[in-house]
Amino acid sequence: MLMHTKMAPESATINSVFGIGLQAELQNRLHETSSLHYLGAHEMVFMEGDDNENVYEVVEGVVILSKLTADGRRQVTGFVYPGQLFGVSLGDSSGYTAETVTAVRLRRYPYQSLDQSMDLYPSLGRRFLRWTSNELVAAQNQMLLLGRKSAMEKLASFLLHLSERSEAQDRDPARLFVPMTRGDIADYLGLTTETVSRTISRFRQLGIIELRERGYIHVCDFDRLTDFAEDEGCLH
Amino acid sequence: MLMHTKMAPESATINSVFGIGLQAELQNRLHETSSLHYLGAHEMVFMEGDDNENVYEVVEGVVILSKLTADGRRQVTGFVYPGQLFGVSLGDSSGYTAETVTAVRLRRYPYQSLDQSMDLYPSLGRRFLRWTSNELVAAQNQMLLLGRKSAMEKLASFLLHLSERSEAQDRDPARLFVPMTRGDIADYLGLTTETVSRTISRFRQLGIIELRERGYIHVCDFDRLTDFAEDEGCLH
DNA sequence: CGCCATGTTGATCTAATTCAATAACTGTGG
DNA sequence: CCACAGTTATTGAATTAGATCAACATGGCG
Repeated sequence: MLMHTKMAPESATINSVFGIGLQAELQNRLHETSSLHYLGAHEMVFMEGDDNENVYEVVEGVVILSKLTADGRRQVTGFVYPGQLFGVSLGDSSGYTAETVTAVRLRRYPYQSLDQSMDLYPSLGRRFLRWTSNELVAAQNQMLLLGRKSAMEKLASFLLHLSERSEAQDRDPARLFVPMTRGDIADYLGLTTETVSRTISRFRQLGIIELRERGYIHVCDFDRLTDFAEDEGCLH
Repeated sequence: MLMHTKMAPESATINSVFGIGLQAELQNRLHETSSLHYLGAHEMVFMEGDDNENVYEVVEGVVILSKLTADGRRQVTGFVYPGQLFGVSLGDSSGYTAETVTAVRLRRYPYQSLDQSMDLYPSLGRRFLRWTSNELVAAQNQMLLLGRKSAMEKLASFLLHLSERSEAQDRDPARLFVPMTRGDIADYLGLTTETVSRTISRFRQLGIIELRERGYIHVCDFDRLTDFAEDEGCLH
């Protein structure tokens, strides 16, 4: 599979959880026990119910995490971008499914060896703890979005989030890479495909965004988009 | 304030995060740096936006955690029961508000001293990591609930959750202690007070639950309640 | 080209919200 | 102990945001 060419435009790993700041010794140790994996678009990494013994780092591409109800309704719990982890299911995990959205380069760390490394290098445990804490904050924000925001507010928040991500990766914050389908976005925001499509159309009609290239959304008016997001904050 | 009497019926700390399993030495150390606090019902512990420098353990009573949108809509992100922690906002926290639901006994641990203890006792860091991981799993389940479940499914899931909690505290799993208001429940489940009230009424009419004592809900038919919960699981 | 997945748009429909009225319960002070 | 004020809960009627159903467009790819 020649996915290097396809992945090229979306590379650049900047703020890795396992990135700069770790002792070289630890970095080597982690590197040794890990392995690189390449997957095409729309492939499964692991399924809800599997007992996954690994932590994955996305090196390149986008991964989608989701959970299902018994009758097949899906909730997307997150999109994972380069430098971020998934698969950390310590504790009495209930599990989720991880699939690729784009072609993806992954680094796999067996959980057992990370566990051992944590004994030797407390800084690793710290970093993990910090990471899960941040995930928890993100999860709480998503609960606010799912439970209390309108379709327009949801979409606006989502687009602004993509923009931050874009900026964090030193790329144009107005040119949003949106490789996931409308259905994926819908399942992330607690909406239907149709509503996502309609809401995007409305933002387009309002001149807030433009759909120039397929797979990208261009933000024209950040101010009005921010107004719609009606975001977090009793920052009195 | 004589709240000992009022709190008596809801005591018993069983599965504390800082409970059995920690070295005695560490336990002492934690105990020394911590302090006990008593609060009445409906008091604020800290507000969204405050930079909170502490981790709290609920010793007795129930605490409610919530976030607000700019225009005042509220999302309850969780209820905290005896033995559980809140206030862990490492990382680039955005914060939330913590208020008491009932009269509450809290143990406060300054974050800084926990941090130091983690250096000396890696087991503490482990325990924290395990705890945040479990919180993350709970958060993902809540996202599924908020994004994809109907009002009846939400209520059924909530009641079953309370039942598990009740059982975990060695109390009757059919007699649910529900000290929070319908509004609190609504803000937790992404509904309105009226819908929560109506849905409870419907379960009552169906003979699935009974409202005998104020502040409690009695489950009569777990099987049908479980059917309604339409719960997590592609446990193929 | 023609197939299949994805996306858009329109016309209904409905679950839950909103608005409104009343009831029940809590606590407070005379 | 009771009245009355305030919060909390219930129930009904009207409204609506978003879902569902349906038709068609687009676009990538063998």
